[in-house]
Amino acid sequence: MKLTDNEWAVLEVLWHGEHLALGDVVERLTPVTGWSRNTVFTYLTRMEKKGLVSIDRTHPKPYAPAVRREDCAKEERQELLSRVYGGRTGDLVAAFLKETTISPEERDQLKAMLDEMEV
Amino acid sequence: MKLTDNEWAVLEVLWHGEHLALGDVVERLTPVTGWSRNTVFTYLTRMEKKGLVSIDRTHPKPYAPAVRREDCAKEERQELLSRVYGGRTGDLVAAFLKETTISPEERDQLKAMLDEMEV
DNA sequence: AAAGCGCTCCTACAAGTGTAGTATGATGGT
DNA sequence: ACCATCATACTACACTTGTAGGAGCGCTTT
Repeated sequence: MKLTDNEWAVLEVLWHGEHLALGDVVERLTPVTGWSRNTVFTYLTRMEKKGLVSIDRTHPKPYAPAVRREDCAKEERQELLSRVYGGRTGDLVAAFLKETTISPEERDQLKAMLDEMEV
Repeated sequence: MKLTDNEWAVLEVLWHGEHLALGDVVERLTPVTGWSRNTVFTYLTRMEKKGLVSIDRTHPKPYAPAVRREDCAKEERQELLSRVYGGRTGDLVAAFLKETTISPEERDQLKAMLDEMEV
């Protein structure tokens, strides 16, 4: 299940709270996207059909995510890893490290992780 | 410039050789995609319009990539990093490391990279 | 009860993507 | 010189995505 940018934006809002009413979603989404209420609604219903959003029509606040953020994140990672790096995690991680500065604490954490992998 | 899976497949072929004739592209692409020759052609011309492919119509082997693989890879990385991890490289790298096993050599290389960042 | 407001549903439409057919021109082998 | 094949161009069509308008329904507020 591959998400578009806009679908991420919608889910990002849903992942944040419990159940939401349409108004809540609109309120949190339009500052980011500038969409009309109806556009938000269309996204929600289309995404329900795709199994990304759950709409409980008996609930006063019917809207909730139907997928977990971590699962989506994982797919995005896999996608990048296999498409661009042919599964070579080392190369990928190296590329990320090369283009960023990370804090010393993070660096130590990562080093700790690498040490733990050492078996 | 965001690429679809299919556009990646096309570029992957073009990145591999120098200039290619249509037949060459078809030959290398259909085992992967199963497309008809015309579909390949349509992709190439559409991608030319988008600036992804260069077609030199005077050349006997007119087809070449118009973007560099590393640039595309970088965009994919940025996309993932900002969309999913809000720019926190440490988290992203940690997630990748957690779900893969890498060889001891790679691990050492990564540790070396981290050490070099230590200033 | 009427007016207004938010919610839901249905509909629409343009742009982009996936996939290919047809027609026409160029080329190479015999 | 001719037929087969390749290359190019143009066209088509369904599906998805981005973006919204309008209609009807129920609740609330006066």
